[in-house]
Amino acid sequence: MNEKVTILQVAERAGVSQSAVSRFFTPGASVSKKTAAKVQAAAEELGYRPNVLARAMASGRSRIIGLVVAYLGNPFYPEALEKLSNALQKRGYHALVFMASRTAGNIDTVMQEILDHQVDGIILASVAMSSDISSRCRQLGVPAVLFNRTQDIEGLTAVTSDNRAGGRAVAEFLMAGGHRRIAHIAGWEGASTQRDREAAFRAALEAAGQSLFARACGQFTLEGAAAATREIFDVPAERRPDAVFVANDYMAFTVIDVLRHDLGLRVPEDVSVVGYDDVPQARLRSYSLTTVRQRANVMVAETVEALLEQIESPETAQPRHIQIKGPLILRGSARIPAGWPQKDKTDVRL
Amino acid sequence: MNEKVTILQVAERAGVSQSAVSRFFTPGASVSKKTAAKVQAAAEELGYRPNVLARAMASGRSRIIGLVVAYLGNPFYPEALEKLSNALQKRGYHALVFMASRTAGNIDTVMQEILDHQVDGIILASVAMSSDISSRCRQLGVPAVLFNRTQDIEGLTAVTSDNRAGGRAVAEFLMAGGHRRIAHIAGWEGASTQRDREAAFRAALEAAGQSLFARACGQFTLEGAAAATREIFDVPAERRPDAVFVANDYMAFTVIDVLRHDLGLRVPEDVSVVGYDDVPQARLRSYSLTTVRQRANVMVAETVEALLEQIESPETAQPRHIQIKGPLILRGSARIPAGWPQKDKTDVRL
DNA sequence: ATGAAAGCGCTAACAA
DNA sequence: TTGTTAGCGCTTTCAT
Repeated sequence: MNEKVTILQVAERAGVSQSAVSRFFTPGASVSKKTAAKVQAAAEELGYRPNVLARAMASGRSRIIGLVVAYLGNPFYPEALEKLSNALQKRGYHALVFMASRTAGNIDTVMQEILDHQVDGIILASVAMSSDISSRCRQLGVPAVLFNRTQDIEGLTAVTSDNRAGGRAVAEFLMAGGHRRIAHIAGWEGASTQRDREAAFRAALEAAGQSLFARACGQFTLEGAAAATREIFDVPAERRPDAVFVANDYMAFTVIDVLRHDLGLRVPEDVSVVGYDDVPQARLRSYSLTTVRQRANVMVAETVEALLEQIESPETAQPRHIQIKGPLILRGSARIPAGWPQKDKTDVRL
Repeated sequence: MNEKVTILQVAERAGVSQSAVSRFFTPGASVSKKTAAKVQAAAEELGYRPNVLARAMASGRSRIIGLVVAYLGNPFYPEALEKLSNALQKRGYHALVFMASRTAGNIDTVMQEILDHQVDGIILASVAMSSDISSRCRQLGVPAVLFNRTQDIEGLTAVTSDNRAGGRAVAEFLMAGGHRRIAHIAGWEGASTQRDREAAFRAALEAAGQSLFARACGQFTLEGAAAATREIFDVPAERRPDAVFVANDYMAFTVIDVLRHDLGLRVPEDVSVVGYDDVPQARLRSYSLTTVRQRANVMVAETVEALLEQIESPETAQPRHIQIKGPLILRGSARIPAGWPQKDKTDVRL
């Protein structure tokens, strides 16, 4: 039971060279059956395991991906994080997590730390990146991809849902339901997802001769959402919206609560509420939230795909913006227009 | 803008030795002001940053903590993960995340991978560990601490809430509220948290001359919780419980939904429901869940403290089981006994 | 306080 | 297919 077994000890015991052992542990190597057997035996007897760090140093590839996440309060992100981590593990990579929350210094500091770790790639979940850090990545040859954010920076791949299509779909659905006083509770102005959803939402409204009836900003927080709801809805009935599109599900739950419990309004009879994300909790019967699904599985798969492509064949990989379309999931929080296509059968009740 | 600047180039440019540069970048080092200035200038001009990997190799300390998490669906874990990661970052460490979900192979495989990464320590969140892997950690000198799980393995520090006190408090609260048919919806039988909560809960019931009126297992999943609820409550009124203690909040939400929407029961008028964890969503007005708070902040702080103590002073550190007491948070899902101490003032409404 | 030199454990030419 | 030989970029004695 040695404390640490090195490749050298295995080589010695197996009666072969150090390189032979190294080759044995390298997937696409060339070792004779005989050598392989000897090495395997020796390694097992000694309980040898290759040192990942040393391997990374020597090869220049750490098989570690820096994963920056801003905030795990919104249930969409834990879900994404779990899937992301799983997908990476399946490809032989691991996620080194960096929280970019306000407490942990700004994003540039965090990025510097990540780069110090010699990661093979970076995934930025819901985080925007400065253009000089971006160029620092390029010059160091570290690929980065944005998850659920876009940015007009040269050479950055981004994966999002089709936010414009989503925003438009919500507008059309709400208008088809006969709503004529449609409001929007936005998230944080700086978020590209937010911007795109709202832009398309308003455009669709205007294309139909309507316009946004009211608007407030919820900051993607529960407190913010509650305040925004009161701001918009705590007014005389004749100035009250009959529908609201909330920038994400996380806020939408609180919006519904305030509507029902503080303002005494019925959802969807008095107000239709539509969210965005389709987080697992949207199915909860007390909310039964109508929402646009962000297909986390697909988004994650594309993110990992794009990143590994850049890592493994940097020449051919092209930066692009991948947009994943997702359906509007009809549940009980918004009035369903007569004759509207039926609800998704896969949406099991609990 | 070189692709990679090494310590050697800095040394050369500064006109000092490699070691001088190394010392400059080592917190508690001894460098003269003059040398420091030269090194700093050279480093800045070259855009030099120490290579964390190389440093880890040479020093034998990676400043990386392996963090194993099983499942991020239950909102308690994202919260804990965020805080854990932040706390580590603050101390100069980072979390390398390993998902131990069913898809990712068993825990032993995962542990082996972690160990391969030369981590300085390991945190197992909600995961049990085999005793031979545990001993492998010891022999490699890698400290590990269990978060929200205990295990009777020599030398393992564990941090949990005071599950026994919590279980007892719920029983006493429910009995004081006049409930005489108290049920329990358990999680997964293998979880130590579950076991402790239930044991103390039953003991308190029995100490007062009652006994568990009904019991079912929800497996810590939403589907399981729904099924368990129907099993216990979808019976003639005279055999129906008047209160239920659910093993965690995550399941409790679904329990309430099934009670209300499928079985037409009122909460808390017909059935009182109490959860465990006090996840952020417990405040949501549609549930307003009475629950035992697990003080994630404190648990995290203790976990990190215990782990770093083991890392930084292995001699003096003693394995122990740290139990964090948490209050019962009174909200609306359970009948409050007359004269019961007032509700926590810090529990702001949304 | 500083520099020289010996590794840390492994990979990757290169030669055989 | 195998072994030899340089490193990878840094820390850390040990002299000076």
